[in-house]
Amino acid sequence: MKATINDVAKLAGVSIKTVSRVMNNETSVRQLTRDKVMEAVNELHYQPNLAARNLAGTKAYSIAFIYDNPNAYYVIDMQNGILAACKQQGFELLIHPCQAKSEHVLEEIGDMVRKSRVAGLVLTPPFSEMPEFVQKIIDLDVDVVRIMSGDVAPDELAPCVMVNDHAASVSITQHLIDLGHKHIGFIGGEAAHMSTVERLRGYKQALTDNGISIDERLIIDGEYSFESGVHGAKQLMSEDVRPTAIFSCNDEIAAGSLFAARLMGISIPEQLSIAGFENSPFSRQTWPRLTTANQPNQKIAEDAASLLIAKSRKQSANNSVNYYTPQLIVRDSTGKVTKS
Amino acid sequence: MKATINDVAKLAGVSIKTVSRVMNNETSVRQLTRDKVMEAVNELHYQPNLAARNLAGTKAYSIAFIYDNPNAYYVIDMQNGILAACKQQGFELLIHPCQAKSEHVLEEIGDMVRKSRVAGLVLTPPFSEMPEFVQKIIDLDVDVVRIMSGDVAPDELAPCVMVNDHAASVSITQHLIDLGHKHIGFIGGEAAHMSTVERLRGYKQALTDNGISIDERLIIDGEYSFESGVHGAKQLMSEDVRPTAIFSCNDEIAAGSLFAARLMGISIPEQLSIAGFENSPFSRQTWPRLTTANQPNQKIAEDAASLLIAKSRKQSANNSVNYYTPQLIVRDSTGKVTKS
DNA sequence: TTTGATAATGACAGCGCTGTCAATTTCATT
DNA sequence: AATGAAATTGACAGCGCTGTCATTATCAAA
Repeated sequence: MKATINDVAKLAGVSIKTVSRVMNNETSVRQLTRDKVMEAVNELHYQPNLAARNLAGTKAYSIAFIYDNPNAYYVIDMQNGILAACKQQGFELLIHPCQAKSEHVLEEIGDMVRKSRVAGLVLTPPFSEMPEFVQKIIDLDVDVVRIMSGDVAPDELAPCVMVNDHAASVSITQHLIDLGHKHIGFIGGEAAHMSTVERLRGYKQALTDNGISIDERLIIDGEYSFESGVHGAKQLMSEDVRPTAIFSCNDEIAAGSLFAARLMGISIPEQLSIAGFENSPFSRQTWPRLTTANQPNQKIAEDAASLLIAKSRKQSANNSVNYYTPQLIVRDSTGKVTKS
Repeated sequence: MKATINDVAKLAGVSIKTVSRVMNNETSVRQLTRDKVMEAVNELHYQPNLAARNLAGTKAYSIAFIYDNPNAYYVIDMQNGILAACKQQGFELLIHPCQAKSEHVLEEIGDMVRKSRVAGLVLTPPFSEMPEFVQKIIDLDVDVVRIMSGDVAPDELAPCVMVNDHAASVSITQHLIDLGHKHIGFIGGEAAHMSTVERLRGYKQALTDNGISIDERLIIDGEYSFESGVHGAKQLMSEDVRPTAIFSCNDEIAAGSLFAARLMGISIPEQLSIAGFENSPFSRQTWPRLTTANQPNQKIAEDAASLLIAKSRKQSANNSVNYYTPQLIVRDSTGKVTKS
C-alpha cells in the first residue's frame, strides 16, 4: 500500500539518494533520470514520509499558527490564508490557540517546538505586538512572521505584514465628514491592541485635518465584541453632545451599535450613521448593511505564511515587510447628516 | 537545547528503553524508577520527538479534521472541540478543508495519509453522510468518526456522534404551534444535507401531531446562507397563504429572513415569528435575538475526537455511538400569533 | 536457602529518509 | 585518444525513537 523511497528507487533503477534528490527538487539530476524517477513516483503514488524527513533532515516541513482571538471570521480567514500558502509549498500547518495572558504560553510553544520540528510561527495580535515575546520565540531558534497594525515596521526582529489601520481609519472618518458629520463618536476595541490605537489615531487625524476639534466625550473605550458595541452606542447616544455618526472599531462593535440604536428607536442611517471595520461577513448581514473598511485577512495571512516559509528556506537574515491598507466600502449604514 | 531520550536516560541512570516506557505510560516500570525518570524529564524539559515516534513506532499521534463548510462559527467550534480532545490526549491535529465535489478528495486524503501517519479522521457533513466515501477511507486503513444528523446510526462502519435534529426540530415547531401559529413556513438548507432532511421531518411531524395539515407551498428549498434566508422569506411572505411564523433551518437563514422581513416592513415578532437553528453567536446578535435550538458543536466535536482516539488506541472493532439533542432556546424573535 | 514464576530492565535492530563524501560519468579541451 | 574539471550518482551512517527478545532482579512458596 504505502510505497517507500526504496520501492521507487528499485522501480526506477536508481539509488534512493537520487530519488531523494528528485523529491527535493535538487538541481544536479539529469532530466532523463528525473523523468524515470517521476514515472515511478506516479506509478506507486509515492509520498515521502514526513516523519522520516523530519527525523533525518535539517529542513522543516511545517509551520504553526499561534492566535488568541475569539473572532471566528478572523481566525478562519487567517487559517485559510495560511493553509493556502502551506498547500502551495507542501507544508503542514499546526494550529495552536493560546491564552495570551497565561504564564505558560512560552512553555507551551517551547514544548511544541521540541516535539515537532517547526520552520516558524505565524503570530497575530496580541502576540505579534509583544516584542519581548517575539524575541523569546526567536531565541528558541524558530522563525517568526508578524501580522500587525501600523504604517511602519516597529523593529527588525522578524518579517512583518503591516496593516495600515491608520490610513484606513482616516478614509472612513473622512467619508463620514464628507457626509456632513461633525459630531462623530468612536467606539474602540481593547485599548491594548495596536489596531485600536491606530484606528483611533486615524480618526483623530481626519478630524484634525478637517478642522474639527476632538471631543473626548465622544471617544469610548470598549472591546472587540457585539456587547461592547451595544454599551458604547447607548453611552454615546445619551451624551449631552449626541453624535450623528459612530465609527465602531470593528464590524462586531458596529453590529452592536446598530442593535442599540434599534432598541433606542434611532433609525439608521437617517438619524445616525454607523461605520464598522474589517468587512467580515457580518457587515453584509446586518440591517442596514455596514459601511466598513475591507481588511483582506486571507490574503494577509497567505502573504505572511509565504514570507515565513521563504525566510526559513533561505536562512536569510533579510526581514521583508509587506503592507496592506484596508479600503473603504460604502454600504447602507452611513448617510448624509440631516438636521434634527 | 533540545534534550533527547538519551540525555534523559543518562541523567536518570537507566536505559533509553525504560525512559520510553515511562513516556508511554507502560505498566511494567517500578514506581521508584518512574520517579527518577520523570525527574530527569522535568529537569531537561524533555519532549519525545514526534517524528521519531512516528517513524519507529506503530502507534499514531495525530488525527485530521476533514470539512467542507463555509460557516466560520461551525468550523471554529468543531476545531476547538477537536483541539481540546487532542490536547488532553497529547495528539496533534491536521486541518484539512476539502471540496466535497472535487474528484480528487480521496486522492488528497490518501496523499495525506501516506505522508503523515494519522490515527483517524473526523468527518463532518457532507463527508460523514457518504457511506461509500467513508468505506473508501476505511479501506485506506484509517479510522474514522462521523458527526451527522439522525436519531439512529445509519450503519456499523464507524463510531458516530449523532445529532438528533429531528427531535430538536419537533420542539422548535411545537414551540411555534404553542404560540398559536398554524401557518408555519419552513426554509431549508441544502436538500442533500441530512440535517435539512431531518429538520424538515421534525417540522412535518410536529405539524401532523398537532393536526395541522402540511402545506407544501410553505416549504422552501434553500441553502445554509444569509442570502437564502432573504430569498426564502421574501417568497414565503408573498404567498397566497402568508405564514405567521417561519422556521429557518439555521441561524444564518433566520438572520436573512429577519433582514427580508425588515425590508418588507414586517415587524418581528408581532407580525411574524422567526426561529433559527444552531445557536451560533449570530443568533444573539440579530435584532431581535433569535429563538433557536442549541447545537453544542464544540462538545460534539470533542466527543467525536475522543471516540476516534479511543478507538485507535484500543484497535477495537467496537463502534460506539453518542447522541446529542439540541435544546430549544426561546428568545425574542418568536411570539404569540396576533390577529391581523 | 533454594526454586520457579513473574516483574523489571536493557541490548539491539531498524523505521524511511537526508547529509556527507566518495565514486563514477560526462564532455569540452588538449 | 588523452586529460581534467564539472556534473551526476551512489554507499553508508545515523536522526530519535519503539518493538522484539533476552537478561536480570524480585519475591513468595517450597
